[in-house]
Amino acid sequence: MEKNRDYFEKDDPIFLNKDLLQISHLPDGERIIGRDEQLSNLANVLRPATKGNEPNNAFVYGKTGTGKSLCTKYLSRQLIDTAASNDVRVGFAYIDCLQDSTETQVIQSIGQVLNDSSNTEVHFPGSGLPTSEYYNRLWTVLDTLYDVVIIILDELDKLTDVDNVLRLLPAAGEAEKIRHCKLGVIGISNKTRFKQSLGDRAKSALCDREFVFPPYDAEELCAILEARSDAFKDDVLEPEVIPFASALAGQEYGDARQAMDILRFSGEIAQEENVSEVRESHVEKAHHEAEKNQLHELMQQLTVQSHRVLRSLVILDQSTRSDRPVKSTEVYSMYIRVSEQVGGRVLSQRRVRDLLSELEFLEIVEQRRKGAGRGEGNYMENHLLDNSETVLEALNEESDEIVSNIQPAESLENTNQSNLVSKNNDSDS
DNA sequence: AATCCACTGGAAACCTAGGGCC
DNA sequence: GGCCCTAGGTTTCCAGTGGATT
Repeated sequence: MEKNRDYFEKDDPIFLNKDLLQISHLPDGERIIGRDEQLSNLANVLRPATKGNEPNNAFVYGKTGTGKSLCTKYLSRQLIDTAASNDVRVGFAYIDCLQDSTETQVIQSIGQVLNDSSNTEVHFPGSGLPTSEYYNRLWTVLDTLYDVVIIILDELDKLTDVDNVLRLLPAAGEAEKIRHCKLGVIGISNKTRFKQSLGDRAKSALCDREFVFPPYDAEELCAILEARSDAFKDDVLEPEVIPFASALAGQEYGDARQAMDILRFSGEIAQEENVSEVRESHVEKAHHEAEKNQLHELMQQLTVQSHRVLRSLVILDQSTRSDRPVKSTEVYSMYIRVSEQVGGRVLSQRRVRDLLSELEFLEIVEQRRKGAGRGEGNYMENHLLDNSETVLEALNEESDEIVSNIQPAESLENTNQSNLVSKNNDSDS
């Protein structure tokens, strides 16, 4: 590690090892703070695997930045080592369902991660096979190479065929799909209400052991940042910086990721200002930067068309003086104008409705269905959960489409006109 | 409490890209 | 190379719905 020191950072007056402030950085055991209870609970679930016995399944939930992924990954690595000393071959597949969002993709990814084609003579093509064939190949790999396998499905709520996956995977042993290998599944989600949408069998497979990761309080956030403060050079951090950053992150969700972002950005801002201490004023600026960064990361998952829909909503939001929510039909007619300006495909109204409810799921937009009264039908209200300026900034960073100055054509009080616009477009298409 | 209608969201049909198999 | 299959994204279709007004 020492050899890899980046020589370009030699003159850096602020950071010693910035990597410590990356969320992906997996710290040593003593640096996981405030999660002793969760760690030992999870360890109990996995313990049978160290002796080659069947581990339990579990369901983990908690908001973003509460250490869910960190703890499960950390334990899985430890498990592999412990088991290896008992001559038990443990495999561990961490799947982010954000990237692999369908049943086939998930099974294929698990296969690719665990497979060693030189020993199994099995391979996992990116597509072209029926789903059942992916399963069959996976069973072969498991039985050939492993005694126990732990599968971690992160962001489980993003998976479209959750019920199927959770029905087939944990039951593989019972159904005699695999004869030798034992299988444990850990599902991770940040949506509490997600559990209710699961089918009965999936629920019973996973949810009899469930663990909640509560948000960190400001004190714990403080300790977390302290533990990583050697990312900075000595005496760079003014004493009030870490408590202040923790307080800012704590007052929202208790999100450790955000706390670390704030601290890292604080250092970067100090760097840009060419000063050699990080001060409270830097933290304040960094806070805004961190919020934007989180939105920005959310938006990276979205398609170009989703960006356009969101942009349409932002334009409408900014042009209304009050907090008046925006109807889906208004969003659609704005979307059409945005699309006309930037060119490319124009999606149907139905599809745009789906994209809007996707934005709701990601907690970028809030939706509420309303009735307009006798003979007036009903409609969906949309409004942005974050400040529209911040969303726009993040949107502009993410997409290179330039949209200039669209004002809503109809006067804001006269919503009938917007209905007319959408009607015309309906009959066009 | 009954009414009314534009909008909603579920379901099915359709389209395209990508890959396996012979 | 040609045929066949599937996944994933989109459109088309339509029964159901919300709630102010009658």
